[in-house]
Amino acid sequence: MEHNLKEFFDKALKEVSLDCTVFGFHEGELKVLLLRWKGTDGWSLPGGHILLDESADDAANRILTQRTGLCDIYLQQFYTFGNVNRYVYHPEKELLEQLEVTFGKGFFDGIIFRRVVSIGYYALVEFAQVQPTPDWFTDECRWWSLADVPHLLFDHNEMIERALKALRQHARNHPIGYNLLPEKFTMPELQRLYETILGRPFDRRNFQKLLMSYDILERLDEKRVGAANKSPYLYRFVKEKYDKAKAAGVSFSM
Amino acid sequence: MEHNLKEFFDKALKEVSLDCTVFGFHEGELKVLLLRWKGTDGWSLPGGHILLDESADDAANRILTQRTGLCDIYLQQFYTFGNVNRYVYHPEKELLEQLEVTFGKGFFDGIIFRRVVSIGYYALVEFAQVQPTPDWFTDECRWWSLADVPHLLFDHNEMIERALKALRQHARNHPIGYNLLPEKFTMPELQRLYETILGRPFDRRNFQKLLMSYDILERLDEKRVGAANKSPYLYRFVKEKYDKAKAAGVSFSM
DNA sequence: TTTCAATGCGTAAATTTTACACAAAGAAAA
DNA sequence: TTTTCTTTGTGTAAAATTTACGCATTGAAA
Repeated sequence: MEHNLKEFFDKALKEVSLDCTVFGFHEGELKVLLLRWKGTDGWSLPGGHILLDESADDAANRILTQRTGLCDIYLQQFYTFGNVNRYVYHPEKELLEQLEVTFGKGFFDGIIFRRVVSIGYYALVEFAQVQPTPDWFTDECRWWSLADVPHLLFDHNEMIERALKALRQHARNHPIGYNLLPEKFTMPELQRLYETILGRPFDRRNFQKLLMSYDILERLDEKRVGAANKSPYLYRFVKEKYDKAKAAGVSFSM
Repeated sequence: MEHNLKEFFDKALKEVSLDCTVFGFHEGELKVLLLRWKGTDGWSLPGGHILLDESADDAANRILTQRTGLCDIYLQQFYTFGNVNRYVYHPEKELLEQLEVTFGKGFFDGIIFRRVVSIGYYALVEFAQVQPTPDWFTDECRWWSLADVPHLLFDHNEMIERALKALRQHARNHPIGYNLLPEKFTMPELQRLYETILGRPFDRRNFQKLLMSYDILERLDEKRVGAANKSPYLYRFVKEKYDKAKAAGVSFSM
């Protein structure tokens, strides 16, 4: 195993890594995908290194395909973390000891815990489509509600904070939802997504008016049935119009 | 010289570099600082490598202090360029030959023309305060009007494009001018800065109303004299209020 | 059959943004 | 000295956008 790792590193950039904040939306909450390091209770973001013949964007896609089972993931680079001690930092001494028990003392000093600059990406995925899959360092990969995210390894809490900020900034100037919602959804569901990301409530009549004014949604002749209330219409994004609006930019003026 | 370079590289990250688009404002135009490589007519952005005990931000500051003579420069990281061939690419074969004549054949293969990821920063500086200073690779450092920027080495034209986009985005959501204008300036001068950055004209009455509504400007009892017209008032930014507005964000709604 | 929570739909008020004109200053030209 | 020319300082009305808000209907659950 360690041998494989060394082989991999010979084909990869050593001083640069990347980490991804994968956002999903489920039951009215934003979730992020986290990995638990083998034999420890230390969690971190999915990430990895860039191969020598691979662009940073390709590497992020490759890594997330392995973690989620999806391909062509919506990815956005948002910040590069270049502090000196960002990778050396770890909150609890005991955790380092746990890691040393699992991976061997000194193992990380040469390979993981060196000075590394990390490129931060965030990804938007359809929650239900993801198959969370641990990597070689970890034995658990699962969703966490943004509100419940524990103290993470390295500077990964800061990464999530910045990723969320970048996502919010994006949501204020572009349509959002195509990558986070299933194909068909109701207007209240879309509204709840916006409310969750931007962190405040909207008037549902004004919300509907604004979203429809973007001319990116198509109302279907179907309704969502089963709930104890009036059945809401289903909508779907018209991809071409959505892409055009995203490229041109819209201002979410609420 | 080559010896010094190797010594430097032993104390620096080799697979990561950074490049800075330094914006200045002069005679109603945006300018960028460019360097001409020794013995060639190839131009590039100022940049360099990060020392092992130095953060990326510190490195950008150190490098720009050397190029401009300024300290505490306003710097904003905007994108990290991670394509495979970004550093190998060069537009003209003859230029590579020129470089090989000056620096020796094969010299760059091992040190400069390797796979490098580059962190992009833009800087905003007061044009008149800058002392353009070449570095070891270059024998000329000077301002270029944005419109006249030639075909640059590597992917540096793309970097300037992205930097400008990032600056525009910033200008739409934050006050701007403190770092680009001299201490005292007239309202028309400030307006011309906004028009130059955002690339379109504004009504001067509405512009003044909007900028004054930010409550970041103080009108002085002085006027700019000498021009063949009515003497305009001088203004200056009230630093504390400017900083507060920048942190909170304002929307430039014109 | 009744209840209850959520949906669908439209208008009026408030706020923000845009459009626009004329008198005064000051150097340059006559 | 006078005239010319360019640029500045200032306010209001119209248009557009954003916000606030109520009632009838649906459909499962009580």
